[in-house]
Amino acid sequence: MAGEFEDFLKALEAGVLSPGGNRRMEGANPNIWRRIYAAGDTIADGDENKQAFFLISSGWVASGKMLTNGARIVLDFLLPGDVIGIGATEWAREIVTALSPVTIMELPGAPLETLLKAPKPLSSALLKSIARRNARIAEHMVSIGRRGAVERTAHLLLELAYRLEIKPEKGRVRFQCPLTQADLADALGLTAVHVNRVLKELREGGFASFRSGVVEIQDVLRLAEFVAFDASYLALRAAR
Amino acid sequence: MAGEFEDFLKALEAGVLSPGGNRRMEGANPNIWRRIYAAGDTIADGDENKQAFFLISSGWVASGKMLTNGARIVLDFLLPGDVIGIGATEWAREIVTALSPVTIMELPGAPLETLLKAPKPLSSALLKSIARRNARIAEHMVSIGRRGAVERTAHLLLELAYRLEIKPEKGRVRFQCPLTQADLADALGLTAVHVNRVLKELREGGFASFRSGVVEIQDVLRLAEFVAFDASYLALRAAR
DNA sequence: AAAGCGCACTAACCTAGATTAAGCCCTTGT
DNA sequence: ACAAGGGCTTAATCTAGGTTAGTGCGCTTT
Repeated sequence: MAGEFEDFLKALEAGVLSPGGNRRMEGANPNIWRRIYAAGDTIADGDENKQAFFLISSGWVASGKMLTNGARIVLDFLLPGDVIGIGATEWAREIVTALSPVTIMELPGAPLETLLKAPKPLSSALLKSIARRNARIAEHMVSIGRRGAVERTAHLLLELAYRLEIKPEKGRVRFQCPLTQADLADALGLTAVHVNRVLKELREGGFASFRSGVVEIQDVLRLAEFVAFDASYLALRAAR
Repeated sequence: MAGEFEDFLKALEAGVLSPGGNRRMEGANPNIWRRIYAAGDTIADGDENKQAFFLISSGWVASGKMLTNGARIVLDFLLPGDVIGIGATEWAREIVTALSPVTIMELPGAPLETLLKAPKPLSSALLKSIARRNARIAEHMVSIGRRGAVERTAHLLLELAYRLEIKPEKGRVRFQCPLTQADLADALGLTAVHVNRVLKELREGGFASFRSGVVEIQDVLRLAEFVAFDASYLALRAAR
């Protein structure tokens, strides 16, 4: 993610694009602006006319949809370095919310236009990020559609660990995670109650624990094998 | 879709891009080539190095993923005028298969490159198509994650009817549909057996029938209301 | 014409996960 | 200091959908 993020910064600094609006300035380059949100804030909802590309620079974000009956489903979690923009707020009526304190870099304007007008390195980076998001969502669909609750939950924890690039210490991985069990439920297509049960199972089976905001996976490889987790959908392959 | 398709054709005819490879030629313009597949053929699988944008010009196509245990899930159905390319075969390891006899227009090469090099009207059309596909997939996730089997199934039938632009005759809609119950199951995250049960229910409830390749919805509006179907995710909004 | 196969259909039974309904611990606000 | 609310936890019960195990029909193939 880190390298990725740097690419975006360079693309922005070099770029024609200067994000406008009333934002807080940060850093040396006057073209780099950030927007800051608190946990729970809505960053974008489908109705709004505020179209933009969002580049997450710190914090956790969820993109999802609300149903008429009050239920919610989370399509994807966005971590630092990730981008959201095409087909998110506009057509899909997605709702983007901050799960923790978040800073976001915003490229205002219709994403389509941005993409077409942007200098090549930027649009290329944006497209790659979109493609990666698509891959995550495809895998997410597999989870919800065809995996059991335990497998599904473990899969998500593994995905997060990989995306955060946590390096295992003798097989063990630990990271902060601001998600509530309700968030997990909405992402996994389960009930919060059942998520709790599953978490208990994973804990008692010695696979992974999630307590007071910290995820701990005892043995990444064992768990990965157990739930048939294949991280290749997360990585950019060299040849592209 | 029809208008959409014309846009693509115009973009192609005007364009720098001339699809290469050993394809059958059709039509007056020597730059327009088509590839033809029979029902059941694999159009693209993740492993292949044959990257391309695919524009469906006739027939039904499914894009999905195969699991190691042999299960399959269908991410999205592609109908004439639809495009597939970004994040599909490359990262997501999706598998694209023909559900009926299909003709496809192919823009070979890495989709990212294509998009960035293509003349503006073409890349714009491609991006819109991608955004629309994303919106469909988001809605699909809602179905699988939070809707009951009947609601989910009816929702899919309605989506197909809308996308095919079938005009209702006094509320009733009829169209040919090459899907098997197993295809439906893989798209809905259900079992073929259960799909059968659901179809029976819809039939006996007087909502919709699907028999020998023909879908018939008795009263589109009633069914749409019944399952809270909101077609807006399928349409391009004017302001974009 | 028989065999084989893919697809639709059904019934009997079973389990994963939903629902309901508590109780508990913290944090936040008054 | 108390109340209120959000989040976690658990147990008891219920049900939607999965599993298994068929049947029958209409094709291709030989």
